[in-house]
Amino acid sequence: MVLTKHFKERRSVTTQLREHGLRLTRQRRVIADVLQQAGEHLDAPEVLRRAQQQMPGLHLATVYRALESLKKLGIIDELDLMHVNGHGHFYEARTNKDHMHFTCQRCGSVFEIQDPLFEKLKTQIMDRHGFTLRVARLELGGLCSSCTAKIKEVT
Amino acid sequence: MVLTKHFKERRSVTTQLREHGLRLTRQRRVIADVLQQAGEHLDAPEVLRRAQQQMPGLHLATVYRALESLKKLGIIDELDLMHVNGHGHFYEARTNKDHMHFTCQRCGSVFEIQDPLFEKLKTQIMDRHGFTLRVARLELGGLCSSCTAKIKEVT
DNA sequence: ATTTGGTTTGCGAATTCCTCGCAACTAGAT
DNA sequence: ATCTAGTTGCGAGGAATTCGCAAACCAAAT
Repeated sequence: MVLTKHFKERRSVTTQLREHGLRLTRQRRVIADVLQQAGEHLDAPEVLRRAQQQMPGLHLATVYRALESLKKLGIIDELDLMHVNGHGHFYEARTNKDHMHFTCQRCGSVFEIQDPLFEKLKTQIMDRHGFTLRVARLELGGLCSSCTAKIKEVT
Repeated sequence: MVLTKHFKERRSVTTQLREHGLRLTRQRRVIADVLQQAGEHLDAPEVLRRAQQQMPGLHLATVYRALESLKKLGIIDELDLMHVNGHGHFYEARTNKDHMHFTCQRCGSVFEIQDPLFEKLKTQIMDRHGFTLRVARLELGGLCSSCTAKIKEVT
């Protein structure tokens, strides 16, 4: 069950919230769960849709406010996936393994990429500039391998 | 003068536009110039403001359309600078040296960072996945060194 | 368990940022 | 100079997000 599965994470979320003078409300809990379950980039209306299955009265404005809080705490990340469709944003739960996002501008598919070089780059930037890094978003756009092949055919 | 200074760039822009069935209109030329002169991230209303000094009748909708075209051609890049102020976007002319953007979430200042490792990472991703890379946006958020120091004082 | 006081929510209205439809206009090929 | 498809200005329209406020709620102290 959801409650047990995420118990440890939930506790730490409570603590983190508390540190910022925030409360762990039912709606924030449900919204965080939805993102942790999904594992993948959802937009705000989709988060609402899924969360409403457990909380019918939930309002979109609350979703936006919760996403904002969770983002500030570093629990979730915000993406725009190269704005393939409109100018909305996507959200995903943060995991221990940071990754990059490649969006194919022809077919719209999204690939998650991991690379140790990414970690190295971030560390190097922190060290060299004395920054405290809280978010690092590497978004890539272009053609996926399959679309690259198709384009070459035509030419 | 602007016309001579950017003549070479301008010609190549014309060619690039032509290849996509687009025309080099006076408004697109002025808008591209504004961004090349500014060298730095401007939002759409600011681009309008500056461009209107040479073209009073210019409309914001045209600015958005031009930015969209120039972005597709890879002449300019779009940024959101961690959405420090609202959810608008910023634009900058692309140079031969790609760079990353760090935004301090406390004081709002933006730093441009270059690192050979960034180039290497991009190349490696292309090679490994067979992607055709058209845009690579690495946006970082956190505390700049000065704000990092101030935070430590308080604690 | 109850009280208390600041936090958060639901709601609809409001705002911001961006896009569209269309007639008039223009770049650029012939 | 002419032709034609791409482009612009304009105001309306739309999508995404935020706001103001009263009611509801969480959590700390009693």
